[in-house]
Amino acid sequence: MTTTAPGSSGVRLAAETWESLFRSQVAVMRRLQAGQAFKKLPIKEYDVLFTLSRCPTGKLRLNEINDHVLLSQSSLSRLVERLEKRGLVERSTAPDDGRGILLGLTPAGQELQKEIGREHVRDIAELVAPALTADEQRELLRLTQKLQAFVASK
Amino acid sequence: MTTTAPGSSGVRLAAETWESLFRSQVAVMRRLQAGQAFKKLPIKEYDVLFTLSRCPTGKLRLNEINDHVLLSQSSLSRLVERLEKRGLVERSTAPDDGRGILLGLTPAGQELQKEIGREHVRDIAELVAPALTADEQRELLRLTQKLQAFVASK
DNA sequence: CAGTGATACATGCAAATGCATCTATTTTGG
DNA sequence: CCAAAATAGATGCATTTGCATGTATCACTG
Repeated sequence: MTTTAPGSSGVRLAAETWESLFRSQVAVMRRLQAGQAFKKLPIKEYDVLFTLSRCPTGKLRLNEINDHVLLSQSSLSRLVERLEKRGLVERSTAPDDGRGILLGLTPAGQELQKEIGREHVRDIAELVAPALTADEQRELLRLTQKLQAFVASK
Repeated sequence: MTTTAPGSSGVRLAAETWESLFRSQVAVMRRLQAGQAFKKLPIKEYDVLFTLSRCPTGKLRLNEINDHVLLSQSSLSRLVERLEKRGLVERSTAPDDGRGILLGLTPAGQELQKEIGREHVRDIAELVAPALTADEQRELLRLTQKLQAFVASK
């Protein structure tokens, strides 16, 4: 068994852990956002293109995307509206649910996603790879996946 | 030495690690934001009160706070304006730098921070503590601190 | 299968945010 | 010591965001 410091019952550790996870995310995100890549498209909009590009079928429901992103439903609706106006995504009605909207990348959207993605991945690698060993990165990956899985299942 | 998978030279691992860190942060933040505690004060505004409460001197410069938070300088300036209007913080001119502003909590601000903080810490513990063992939390804490330190030093 | 509630997304509107710029102060270099 | 550049923070203004609500479709229940 793992003992905790007397009187804190693990609450303090959890709080410190979250605080550190959050601040590290802020620090990294700040740098990434400043990258040249996001002069072309805000990072939140890029994230939607990226999410679509990762999806096997190439199309996702708006509410599925919403789970991935820290935006209200209405903000995502408008963000997608902007992407559509720029010709980067296409809405289509979901075949099995008349209420739903399926979102997919246009060829221009795919192109822009790849273009920004290349730069973005370089920036990430420059920031993360020298900070942690490969083993540490794998462990961080595992722990954050585990945390995410627990939160999603709750 | 730790070898990387052929052809990916660590770039892929770094990207996956960041992606997972980011998504886990989104998932946890989404839950925390929805907590009862943040009906009283938006989480971003609470974060400023919290940051001030942690500071030994009790006062911080606006630009120091800005480093901690994912907001532009002007947005922070206005956020602080709102906190001031609600009587939660006080601006004072920095003694050693006529351009600077020192920000401190008022008694009401301290009170509200503690009140929200208690609830918030409970929510964090409910979300994080059951997801990871204490050892895993300590390791996640260590890795995110290391990442943050590297980014800050760059 | 009608009626009630839930879900998916859109929209009006007020508030928050960021960019560009402004003022004031400090720092630097000659 | 002075002029030029840098830094801290505030502010005008356009864009983005979220809350509340609206509309349409789906699911459940008796």
